[in-house]
Amino acid sequence: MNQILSNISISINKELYVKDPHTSLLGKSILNVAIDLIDNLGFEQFTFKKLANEIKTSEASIYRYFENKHKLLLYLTNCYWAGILTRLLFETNNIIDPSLRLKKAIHILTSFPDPTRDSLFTNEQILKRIVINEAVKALITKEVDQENQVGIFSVYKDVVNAVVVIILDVSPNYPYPNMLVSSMIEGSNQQRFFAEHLPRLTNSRKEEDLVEHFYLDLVFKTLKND
Amino acid sequence: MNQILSNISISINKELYVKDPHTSLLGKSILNVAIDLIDNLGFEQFTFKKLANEIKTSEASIYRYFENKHKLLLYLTNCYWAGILTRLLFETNNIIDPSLRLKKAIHILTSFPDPTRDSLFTNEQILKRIVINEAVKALITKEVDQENQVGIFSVYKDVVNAVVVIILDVSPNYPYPNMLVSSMIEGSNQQRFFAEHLPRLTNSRKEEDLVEHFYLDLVFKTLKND
DNA sequence: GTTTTGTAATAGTGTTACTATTAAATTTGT
DNA sequence: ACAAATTTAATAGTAACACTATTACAAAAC
Repeated sequence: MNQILSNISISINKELYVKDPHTSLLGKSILNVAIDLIDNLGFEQFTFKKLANEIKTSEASIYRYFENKHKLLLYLTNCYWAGILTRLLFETNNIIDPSLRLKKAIHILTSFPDPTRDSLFTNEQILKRIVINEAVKALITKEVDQENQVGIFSVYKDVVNAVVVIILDVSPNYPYPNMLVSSMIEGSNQQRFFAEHLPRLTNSRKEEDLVEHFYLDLVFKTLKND
Repeated sequence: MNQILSNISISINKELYVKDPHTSLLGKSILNVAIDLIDNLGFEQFTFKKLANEIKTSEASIYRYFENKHKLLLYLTNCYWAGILTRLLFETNNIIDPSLRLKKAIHILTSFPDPTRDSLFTNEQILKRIVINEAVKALITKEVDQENQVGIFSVYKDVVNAVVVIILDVSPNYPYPNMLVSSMIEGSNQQRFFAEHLPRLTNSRKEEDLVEHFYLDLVFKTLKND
């Protein structure tokens, strides 16, 4: 319960919190309960008051840790991307063939974490659901420039860059590696949302998840003819 | 000013408004001023109070036309997709070669409307900006299922479907046409957001827009080997 | 053992989304 | 043409929300 991200070395940007939630028990339960609450209620319905009630503390105490609920969501998504970056570096590290390395990267980015297997970090599946259902709202905002300037999205950009490097290993002359990677990351999450709610917009289904197949096919066909 | 969407035949879902804003002067200025205000302030900072002040009316009067600001945003994006669907049907209608038809469809969906040319409908460029910067927030919500059930997204789905049909004309055996189209539509908007705010996530630039090139390359390479 | 620092609660403020009610204007039926 | 029906829009609110100022209390440091 209170060991979220215990085994991840990538540090989280200090602009994201007022007080580091990992330094106290209250901070850790704020994170854990916030994850469940955002997952259940959705970000719009989620409030600091509800969160405070749930963990039997006050709204003001939560504001000691996070400036506002937007920053809390950014903190959680940062945890997720830090976990993914770690997995990406670990699991592609010892693969020599660039194509196989890319295949592995596509798997890590586009598949839904297997519930039967151990996750690299706690709450990976709930965090993935939050990234699918809520994270865009924390990214596509009017405040993006200020937040970007203080480095809030650097972990996310590192994830993209790590895969861009692999793509350029496979196809050094492909002109749009960054677009291919970022559209794959965002697209795979969105396709999974569509599969659940707007099935006519996708060919993937909850029962038959085709997201990874789609992107494997797409990426390798795109890079082959280059 | 008060002729938004004057020449579009596709009707807008009645669930989106309380009273049809096209039936009164106030309704029309609500639409026109709302477009500018959302574009300038962003959807989060946009309120009915600010809108009411701007057009010298009351908040309550706006609630006569729209249930809430979420529905108003959905109404505006629906206008945009109705316009795009019309353009799509008109401009691909008389092209016989399926590949050229697809090329035209990709252009309509992924390019930014040329300011020097006439737009098919009023406010096309501002609406496009709103779709890029705000529309995801109206789509990725907890209310999506209820809203989908009453047909609010049917115009958008029709746009996707129109292009799916073209893709299947080009490559009848391609297994993921819906995914390819919806990821292209959403992705092209997102890439343009990245180009402006998070350039490391894309290869496109504000000065050198590569979004259409990227998707032309991507789609045709993907369909060629099928 | 006193000072310093950290923790969290009380009690608030201003804003927002949204509603109930009513007056005035417009349209309709005859 | 004129009363009835309907539409339009303003006043005046409420409840919930995001967020803050202040202070009491506890733990740690010196």
